[in-house]
Amino acid sequence: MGTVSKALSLLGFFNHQRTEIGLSDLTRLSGLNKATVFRLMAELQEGGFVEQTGEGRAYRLGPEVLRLAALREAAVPVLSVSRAILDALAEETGETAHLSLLRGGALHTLAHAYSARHATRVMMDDAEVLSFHGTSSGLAVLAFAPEPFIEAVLAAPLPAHTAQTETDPQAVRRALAGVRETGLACSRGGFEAEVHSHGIPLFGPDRAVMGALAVAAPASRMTPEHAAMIRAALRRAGAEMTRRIGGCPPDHWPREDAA
Amino acid sequence: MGTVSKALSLLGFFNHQRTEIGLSDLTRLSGLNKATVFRLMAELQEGGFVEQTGEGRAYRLGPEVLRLAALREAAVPVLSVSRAILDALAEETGETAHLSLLRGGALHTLAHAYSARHATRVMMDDAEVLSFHGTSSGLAVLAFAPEPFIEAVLAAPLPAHTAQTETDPQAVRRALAGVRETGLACSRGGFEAEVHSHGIPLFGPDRAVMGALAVAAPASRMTPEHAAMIRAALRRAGAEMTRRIGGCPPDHWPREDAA
DNA sequence: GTGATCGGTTCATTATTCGAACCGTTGGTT
DNA sequence: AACCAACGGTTCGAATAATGAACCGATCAC
Repeated sequence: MGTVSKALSLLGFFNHQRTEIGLSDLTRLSGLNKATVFRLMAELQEGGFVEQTGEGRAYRLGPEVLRLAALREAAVPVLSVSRAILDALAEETGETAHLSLLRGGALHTLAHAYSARHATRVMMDDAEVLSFHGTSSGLAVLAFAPEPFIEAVLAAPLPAHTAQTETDPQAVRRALAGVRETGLACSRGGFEAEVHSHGIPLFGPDRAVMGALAVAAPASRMTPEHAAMIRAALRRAGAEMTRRIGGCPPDHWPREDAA
Repeated sequence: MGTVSKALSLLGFFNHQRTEIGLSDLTRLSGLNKATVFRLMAELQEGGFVEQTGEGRAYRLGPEVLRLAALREAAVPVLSVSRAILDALAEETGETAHLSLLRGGALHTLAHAYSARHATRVMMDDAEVLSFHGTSSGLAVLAFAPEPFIEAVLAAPLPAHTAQTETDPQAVRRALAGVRETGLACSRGGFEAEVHSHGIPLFGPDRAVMGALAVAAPASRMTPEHAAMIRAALRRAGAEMTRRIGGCPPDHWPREDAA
């Protein structure tokens, strides 16, 4: 592993639960030597990728990442495009809509939108990592991922996030086959209890799956009619989103029964 | 310069004019060896910080920066906080409002908001670099920056962006003294002709200046009454913004003539 | 066909990074 | 007040990883 990769991997330890990390913690988390971590962080700090908080000397992400994100958006406007689509999707379904993208073998949520229609709603955080077997987004992505990737995901132990989580690899495989047929994934309480979510995969210009759009609703609200409405809205939104990012579905995409 | 800094500096060559850069261009821009650039980019690519476009093999910024930006926002919500304030400021003044932050000795615009009131408006891009002597944001920041920093900025040649740009260091110093007294900076066509902008500095928790909020309007619309209204709105928005990011103005801040 | 340029690769040389041990400080315990 | 552990940060010889000139094959203009 090169020096640069080590430095970048340090940035990976930041998440919503851990927005600030001290030198010693970072050393333990990374398994690297303390002096190494210190030097790497010093360089990242110089570049503005991290900064140290006033009181404690803990590190947190720096302002430079905002600049880069703005430029990434200028080059590939996935986020700004998704914002409008997510808002419309949340409005139309009356539920929480969210976008997640595949990054380095993991699925990260990147944006979400709430509907004001109901007092109860599913709450979301950005930059969370989603489970492949326990969420509709995960199943949607996995169903259209390359076989070796599916293999790798299902070979690892599948944690049970709730009592409803399907943890049998064979059962997950059967579910994936269904997703491939319909183009839609569904999860009942597989990640959070009482949350029923529908997901649809998004495809890039190379026709490879790059993420998913999903609608999450309280299970109590999920009637067959509501689910049908959500699925129809999701199909439309997914097609729109894939189109807007210059993407293209694969050959075996079930276009015949689209909305 | 360490390896990590070199890698990070490569990311610095991306901007709005150049969202995609080929290997050879990057080699020329950086002055590094082609093999070195290739290796560094490969590591950045592995980390998801850059990716290669389908057709040409040029590099562009990758999705990982979006994830980091979302986390930075979770830790220090400057952008999301600013969004609401910028929108209100644009609405209230009927002009274009924008936020810029100090990063590595340069002032970068990071967010902006337009008003729908007028057909003519000043257009903005995010992630642009602002001139210190030619913009109201720059003057606002510089006025409250440490003396050595002012020294350094004024020691370098001051480019004339327009015929109206003040390029005499002594004249700029006099302007800064005025800004310190009023807490507000003003620029008439100093960066773009026919643009009249007002800026107010923002302060961090350490009481140091960290950026500026500004309102830019076509010079043709700038009557004394309009300017007074903008200044009042800007003072309110600036105080709110500094407060919301946990900041605090310095001792010599002119609080007496607020609003 | 020729030559220029592109992205990418090789490999011996060398400069940079690594890591155990070591500071000075801080904050909690006795 | 003495102690101790943990913190952020520093040092320096040993070891590893970065470097860059030369080299590919592909593409393209002429």
